[in-house]
Amino acid sequence: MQTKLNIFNRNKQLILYGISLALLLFLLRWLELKFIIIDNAFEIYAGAIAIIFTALGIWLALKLTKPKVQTVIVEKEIYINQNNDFVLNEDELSRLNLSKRELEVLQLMATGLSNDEIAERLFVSLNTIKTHSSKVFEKLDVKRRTQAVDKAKKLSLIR
Amino acid sequence: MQTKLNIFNRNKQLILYGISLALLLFLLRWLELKFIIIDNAFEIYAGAIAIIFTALGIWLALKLTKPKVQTVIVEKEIYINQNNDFVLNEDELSRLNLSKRELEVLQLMATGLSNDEIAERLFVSLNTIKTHSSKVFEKLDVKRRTQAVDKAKKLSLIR
DNA sequence: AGCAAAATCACCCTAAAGTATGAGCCCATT
DNA sequence: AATGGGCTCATACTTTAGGGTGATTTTGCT
Repeated sequence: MQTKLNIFNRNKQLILYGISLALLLFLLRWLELKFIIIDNAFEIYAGAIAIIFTALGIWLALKLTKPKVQTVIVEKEIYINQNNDFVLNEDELSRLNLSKRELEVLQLMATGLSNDEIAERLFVSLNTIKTHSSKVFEKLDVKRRTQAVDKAKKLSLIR
Repeated sequence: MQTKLNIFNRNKQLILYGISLALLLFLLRWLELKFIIIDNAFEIYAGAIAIIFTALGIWLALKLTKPKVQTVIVEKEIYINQNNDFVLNEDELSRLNLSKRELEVLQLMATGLSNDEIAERLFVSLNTIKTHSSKVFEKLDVKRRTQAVDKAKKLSLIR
């Protein structure tokens, strides 16, 4: 039904371009007939045509080029019933590139331990835990431990 | 140091375009001189030039313009464990004597919000939230917000 | 109306958390 | 032998959390 119209619309620029080309040629011919145009001014003609149609080409290209597609990934939360059976989301884990130690710290964080307590528990210094937790926050793209815990639980990184 | 080279590189296409235009004109002139080209074949010239330079224009535009970007949003599914069958432990709640507001603060805490953010969310001052959270910690018998969240979840005070 | 609990807020102070940066050590891979 | 990642630790600094205290205002209840 609308096929013809579509074809016209799609090739609108192309058709207009053809028409303009024809018109321009007629115009030139008419000018040639009406006024005295010196023969050796041919280069001027050619140059003018070249410039005009270069511009046309540029315009055409800009109009007709399809934009490149840039994919933006948006996280969509899907809720699942999963009560007792905790399964570690290994895909997510490897995607986030969390190290063993970082995950360990995250787990202890989730139980409500302070950095000091975690440090004691793991027999390392407080500064070490701070470094780990900072990296965890970075990787999880969060700002606080509470956020980290919340997100990690939602992602099934910890139970 | 590399400024000159840069200028050349940047305008490479432009320069090449100019050169090609000049060459083409020379070529046409040469053809005109060498062979018998009928006068009224002017339109053919013009057409040829038009086509060639349209192509050149298109090519130029494609080369020089930054690619248009079109953002396409792709949803990525993230699986979240959630107990649909969450039942608030009212016994525990009344036993602990948590007020409405305190529970509210606790819930927001669990989502990883800072006191400041909670204050904004509830349209009250930071100090108020501090007071509330302190009372929550007291009543839950914990020392930190992370502990409070953990305990509250275990007690089914929050989901 | 009067009372108690709840909610609000302030100020001051300390503790803990978090950021930034740099560095050393160990281990596996190239 | 070199490279890189993971783990460790330090120092210095900023921000946020939390404790203590007191005060005012709302609100629900008798």
